[in-house]
Amino acid sequence: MDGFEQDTSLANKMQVLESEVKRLYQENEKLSISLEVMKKNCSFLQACLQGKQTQETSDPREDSNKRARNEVAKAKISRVLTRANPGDFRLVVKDGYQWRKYGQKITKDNPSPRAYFRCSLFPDCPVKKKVQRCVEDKSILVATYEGEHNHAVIEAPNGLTAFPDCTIMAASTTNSLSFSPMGYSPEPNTTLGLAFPVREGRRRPCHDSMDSNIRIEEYVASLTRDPNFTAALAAAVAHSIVTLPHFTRI
DNA sequence: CGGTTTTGACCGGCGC
DNA sequence: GCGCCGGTCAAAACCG
Repeated sequence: MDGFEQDTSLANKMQVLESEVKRLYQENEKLSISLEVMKKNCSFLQACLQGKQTQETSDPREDSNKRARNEVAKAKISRVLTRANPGDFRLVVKDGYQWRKYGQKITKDNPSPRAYFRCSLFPDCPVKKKVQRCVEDKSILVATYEGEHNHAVIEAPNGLTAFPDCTIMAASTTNSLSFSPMGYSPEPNTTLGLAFPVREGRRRPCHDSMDSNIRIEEYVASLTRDPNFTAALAAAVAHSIVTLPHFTRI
């Protein structure tokens, strides 16, 4: 091998290394963003499960309006955070129930519109749902549930209860919050290495085939009821991001 | 054709 | 009383 060949070989290697460094840098940048989002979500979840989290949309006017209007309804308010796909602009939070949208508003504190839903399974069902994108992270949908369904959760065709398919539900008690660590990944149905069903299009029933995903969600839902879960989750998330290069992408 | 979504209008509570 | 704001209504449009 003469000097020229060595030079070109080195140059090629340098090019490969350069592109690899560039790729790693970009990857690191994405992961840093993911880490920040996950950190925020973890601390949020931790605070919620410790009972320290109060209503985050702390517009005093809104709160006082709600108080004045419906004390009873406020006693049964729960919130769900769901990560939506970046290209999906619909305000749809799949939770196993069928909802009919009856209004949409732009609110003062958030440029994203807020959608209002009622349960469409039973006309007399008092439960209402508000869905709005998070101010800080528009990929996160914040669903606020008011009241409780006066009917059973719909049943999946395979006999399993249709648990919410995109969220990890905490107990739906007063001001409780739920959390969905839906990391967006290039594979549309892959989240944190688990396959969650993603349904597209309008008016498709929320209780179609859920198979093994329901068991996964049951398991994860049981974890969220564990008081020690949040600390373990935070540690696991940090560990996964550091050790698994394709853990989650933004 | 029936159920759902869209969207402008309307209502009621609150602060000034 | 007035204006602001969130929530709801309802007619038209849309869709399977």
